[in-house]
Amino acid sequence: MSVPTPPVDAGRRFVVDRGSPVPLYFQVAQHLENSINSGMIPVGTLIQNEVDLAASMGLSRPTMRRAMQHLVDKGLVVRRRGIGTRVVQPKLRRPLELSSLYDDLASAGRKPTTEVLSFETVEAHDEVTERLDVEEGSPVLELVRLRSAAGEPIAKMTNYLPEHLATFSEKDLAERGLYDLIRHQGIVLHSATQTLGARNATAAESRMLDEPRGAALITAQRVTYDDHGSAVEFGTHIYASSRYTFEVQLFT
Amino acid sequence: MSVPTPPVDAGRRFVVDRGSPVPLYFQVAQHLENSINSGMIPVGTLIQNEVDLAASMGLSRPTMRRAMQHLVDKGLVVRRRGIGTRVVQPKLRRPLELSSLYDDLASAGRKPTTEVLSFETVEAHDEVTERLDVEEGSPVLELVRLRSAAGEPIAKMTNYLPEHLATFSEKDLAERGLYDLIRHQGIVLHSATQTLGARNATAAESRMLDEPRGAALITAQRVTYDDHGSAVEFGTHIYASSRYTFEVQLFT
DNA sequence: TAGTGGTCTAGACCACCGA
DNA sequence: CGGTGGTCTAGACCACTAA
Repeated sequence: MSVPTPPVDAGRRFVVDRGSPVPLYFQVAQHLENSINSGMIPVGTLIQNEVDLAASMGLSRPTMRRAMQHLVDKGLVVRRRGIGTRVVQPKLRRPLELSSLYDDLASAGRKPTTEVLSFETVEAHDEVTERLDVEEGSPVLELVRLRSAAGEPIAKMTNYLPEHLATFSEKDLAERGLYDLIRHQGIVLHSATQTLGARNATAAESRMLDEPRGAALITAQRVTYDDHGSAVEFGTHIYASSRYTFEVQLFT
Repeated sequence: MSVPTPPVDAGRRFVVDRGSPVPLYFQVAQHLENSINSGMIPVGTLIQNEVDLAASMGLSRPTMRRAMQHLVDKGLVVRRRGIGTRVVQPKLRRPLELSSLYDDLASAGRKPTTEVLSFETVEAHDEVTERLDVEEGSPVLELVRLRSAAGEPIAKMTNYLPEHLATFSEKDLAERGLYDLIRHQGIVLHSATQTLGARNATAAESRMLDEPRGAALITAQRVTYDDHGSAVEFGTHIYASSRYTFEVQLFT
């Protein structure tokens, strides 16, 4: 249970860099986030009130509020009128981010490998047409990959991209995540909608994913959008449920 | 593809209620959201610039900006410096909300029914202890429910709550969603972490959910937190994958 | 009553975009 | 170049909480 703790001075010796192109509120938010993650501001403590904190950093209150709101959105702190700002249990952290399976595995220290099973331009039909919002029959890049970690197969992934985004090679794809390759074209990813379900594996899928016959697979269909609202990628994937689960964070 | 469209006057004849306890920025955001959803502001159009819009409603620019940011967070519009604010394709909308299966089904017009299979106080052990952050052996309410829609079984849900939250009856539970009952105790739900996976149904589960033997089920484990950061509920659920999928929205 | 965060205002300067 | 959104300031008043 949360024990009342005296407020901590979270702004000690921190000075913003006014010459930096990084917004002040973001510099502050990042500083506080580091302080929390490193344990310098322990979980459960009250953070110094925003007015004093702003003053101690030589910032206006609105700027400090914006930094605080950033931490609230990330689930690092909760604020209550009349009470203060408290660092919350790490359990409800886990930011919701648009990351790729490749990055997830890499950051978890499990060595992801990718086998590119197919890399070709096809004509868009049916669901691909609809999801990517392209003309029927227009060329799209079809990718099929088998993603493994620590030598064990995790997922078979099928992706479709509008052809104008196909500026990378099969070799690039084997070495890096798809999102990485898309982002390096100057495209700013904005959001994605994903539908998760389950079904039984076919015989071929069982073999490919090294699962028993008829094993339960997780299915995922994802459409990713850039910051213009255009679809940049549609994928339909299957995951070996014995070796992978999805973590999702929901907010009110 | 998005066709350039002249900016629309989104604030015509709208006046905020300054006597209302509802914040002005929220009134404005809601008004704009309604205008977009009703089609009064068509998808793809540019919205009048924020300075003029603020003036036309008699508000300051920061207040208008806050309303706009609300719409950005909801994925309704995208803003670009030097360009303007554009209503995006409805595909990438679908807000991410902390809703219950009951509410989801009800709002989709499918009549949800609940059969309470178990409603009793038990001692907390193992995973329940850990997830709810309560003492080993302390009393918790254990609920087992079978949720159906349109006469077909959808999910078997097992939930655990700290006993002090058990202020409702078995009858209440059969008629309303669990979140509803929790919220009506004055508890403000804040966030939840959910882990989604899949596994094959046991014989008993197949019968209960009216699925074939060994059918693939979606599994979900969810911990819900209030705005103090305390866990209020832990649930472990199975869903008939032939009749249910999860939609998830991800942001950068 | 004193202290907290929540809301709102009226300005200012800047970076970026399209014509 | 003019127009857009992005950032920042220095105040103000309010609602809520605790003691």
